[in-house]
Amino acid sequence: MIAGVLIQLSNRNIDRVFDYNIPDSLINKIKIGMRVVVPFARMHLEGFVLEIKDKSDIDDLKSIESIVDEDVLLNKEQLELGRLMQRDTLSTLISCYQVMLPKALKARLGSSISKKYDTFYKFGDVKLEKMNATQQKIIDIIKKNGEIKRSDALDISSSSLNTLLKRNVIVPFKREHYRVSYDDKLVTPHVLTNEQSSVVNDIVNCHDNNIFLIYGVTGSGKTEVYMELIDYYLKLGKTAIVLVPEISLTPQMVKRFGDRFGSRIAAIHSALSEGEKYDEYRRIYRGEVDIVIGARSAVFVPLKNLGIIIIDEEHSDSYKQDSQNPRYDTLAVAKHRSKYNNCKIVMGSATPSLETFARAQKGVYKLLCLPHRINGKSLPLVNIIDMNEELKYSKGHFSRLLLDKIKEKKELGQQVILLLNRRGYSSFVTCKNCGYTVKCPNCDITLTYHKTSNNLRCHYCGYATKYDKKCPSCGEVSMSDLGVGTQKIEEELLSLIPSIKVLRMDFDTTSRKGMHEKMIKSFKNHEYDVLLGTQIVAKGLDFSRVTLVGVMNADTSLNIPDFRSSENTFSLLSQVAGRSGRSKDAGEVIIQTFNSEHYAIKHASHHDYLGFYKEEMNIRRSLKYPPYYFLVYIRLSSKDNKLLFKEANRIKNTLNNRLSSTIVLGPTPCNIFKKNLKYRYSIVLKYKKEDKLYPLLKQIIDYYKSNKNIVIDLDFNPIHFD
DNA sequence: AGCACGCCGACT
DNA sequence: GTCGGCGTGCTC
Repeated sequence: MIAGVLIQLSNRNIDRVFDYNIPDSLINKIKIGMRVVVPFARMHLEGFVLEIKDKSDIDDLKSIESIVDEDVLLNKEQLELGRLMQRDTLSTLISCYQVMLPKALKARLGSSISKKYDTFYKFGDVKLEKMNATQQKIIDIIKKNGEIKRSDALDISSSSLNTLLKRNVIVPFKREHYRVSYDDKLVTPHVLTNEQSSVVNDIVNCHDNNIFLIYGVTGSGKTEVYMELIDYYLKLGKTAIVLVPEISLTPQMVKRFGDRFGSRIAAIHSALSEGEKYDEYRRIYRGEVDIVIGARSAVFVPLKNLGIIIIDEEHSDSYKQDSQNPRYDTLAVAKHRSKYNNCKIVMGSATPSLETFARAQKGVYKLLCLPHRINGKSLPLVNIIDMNEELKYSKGHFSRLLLDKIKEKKELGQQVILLLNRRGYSSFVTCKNCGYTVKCPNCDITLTYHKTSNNLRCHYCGYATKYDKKCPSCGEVSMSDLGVGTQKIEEELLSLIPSIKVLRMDFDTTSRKGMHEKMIKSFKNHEYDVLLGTQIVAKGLDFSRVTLVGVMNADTSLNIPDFRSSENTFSLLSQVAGRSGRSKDAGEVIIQTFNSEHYAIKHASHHDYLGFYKEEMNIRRSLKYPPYYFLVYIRLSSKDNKLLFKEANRIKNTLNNRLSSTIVLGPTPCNIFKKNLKYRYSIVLKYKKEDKLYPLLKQIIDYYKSNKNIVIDLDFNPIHFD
């Protein structure tokens, strides 16, 4: 017999099946989806068995050396899913399979992460008539539970145990010990509101669509709806995946599901060690859990008989893998799994992405709404502060109103969240006097400052203009790059209100394991008056004493050179505003901005998603952006700048000549023009329908695949353009 | 990824 | 005359 093996090397030249003889000793053991070790060139490499057949076109085959795991690692659904991902992303097939597995299972030779075992005892062949009291105690426990754990029997004298062992009354066995544990003391679920239960009913009773969007305001109780839905599908004997953005996958979030479903859940998140992830993965793989909670990659877990996939905070950009191949979209993967399992996909958000909401409006997805907060309170009142005006009164970062309100809340014994919007990089220039930012006349996105050439460039279309310190709008010589850290804000606040207790939370202070958790706890305990942080404070946190949210600078995210900057700003402001007034006291929000008339800020201040959606859709239509057009980001890199520029233009010409309805932009030097000693150019494609596109791109990749001087990276439906 | 094969410059 | 540079190509 012969096995077709896919080698674990992500190289386009060897991303195909290689045939190997199956030695007699393995003939009954080898199955499709297993990991094996094979000789390849002069190496010993791991690979996946993708085919088992009786003949091969190749004459002198080498033989499989060994099996890595006792069982199949990729099941039939995953094997199929990998091929679909390869088709969607044009990545290597092996990278599509590797992304499905935890790191511990991706090692090149064997897995060094060991399993841990507990020792147990069960009845042996012999029954003993006479026993002492201690022995009887052991026997009784085994009678009751079928087994006894060695560590639970520590108070039992080992001589009694040894006697029973020696006479074969009991026999030892080992069982794996998992490093993560769940408590099975379950909490009674909340009674759903009418709104919530009608959403649940609409979903479970819908038979003409499998994909749903729950558009629900912050605090409308989406998580309860998810849990009720999961409960429903679990009772039908099915399983569930809950996807959340990595940033909101906190222990509290996991606890909420654990309180309701106990050890039926497994959670995979970045706070776990590789060993813990490996343990969680094995529990899933063995069918010991019914619910998996995790970030993006949890969409691949080998749960059988899927009933529902939940995608919480659907708008989050963390659902797109864009730093590494395969550059997949979680929703696209979920759709494949939905087809395979005939299961539901439920997305939820207070600020759905335009792509998703547009599809829901068209009826491609079924739209369901949760327009009210479960505490019955209305959404917080939002004040916009025009910082241009405010600069007349203070040179600092705090407006008079914000400062007064912070003092007031402190005196009332209530708490404040301050968001310092520091999204992205600060390589754009703004006028310190009037807030003006230079935009590209062709693309309506902020120009990026390039230090080397001292000019401002659009990295979509290549437009460039000289960097001038004189502001074109107000005439002041005050154009410069902006950048303030949380530390500076903290110092400023302490100098203004010396008695205030500020908890600073950003990537520097939360990077240590468990720190994030500890900080949330101490803020909840009211050890601090103010929680000051970056994006991290905007997501999902639920503090009942918070009645004021202040946004220090709403503009930063507005000025990122990205066509989604308005959408991201609207979403961030809406999410952070939702942190205010979640309990008995009404909340309020203060947004400080240099762009007080900007539609993203105005609509966010009125909690008007639909208003924002309509206005933004018009812009997207006129500028040919998603959801009206699809985008492809092609990044080309090389150590040889001249060669790269030549080849990039060749590719552009090929695309232009061979495609009829696709807009080809570029090649443009990338934002990070030189990275890892390699020069980078990008080409952006915009298209609505173009059947020839995938085959042509595949042809281009194939043409360059053995050229070590030019690297091509493709990103379909890109989020970041760098 | 690794390793061999292959065709052009400075040395025992 | 050879040793070795790394460009190109192959690995079942």
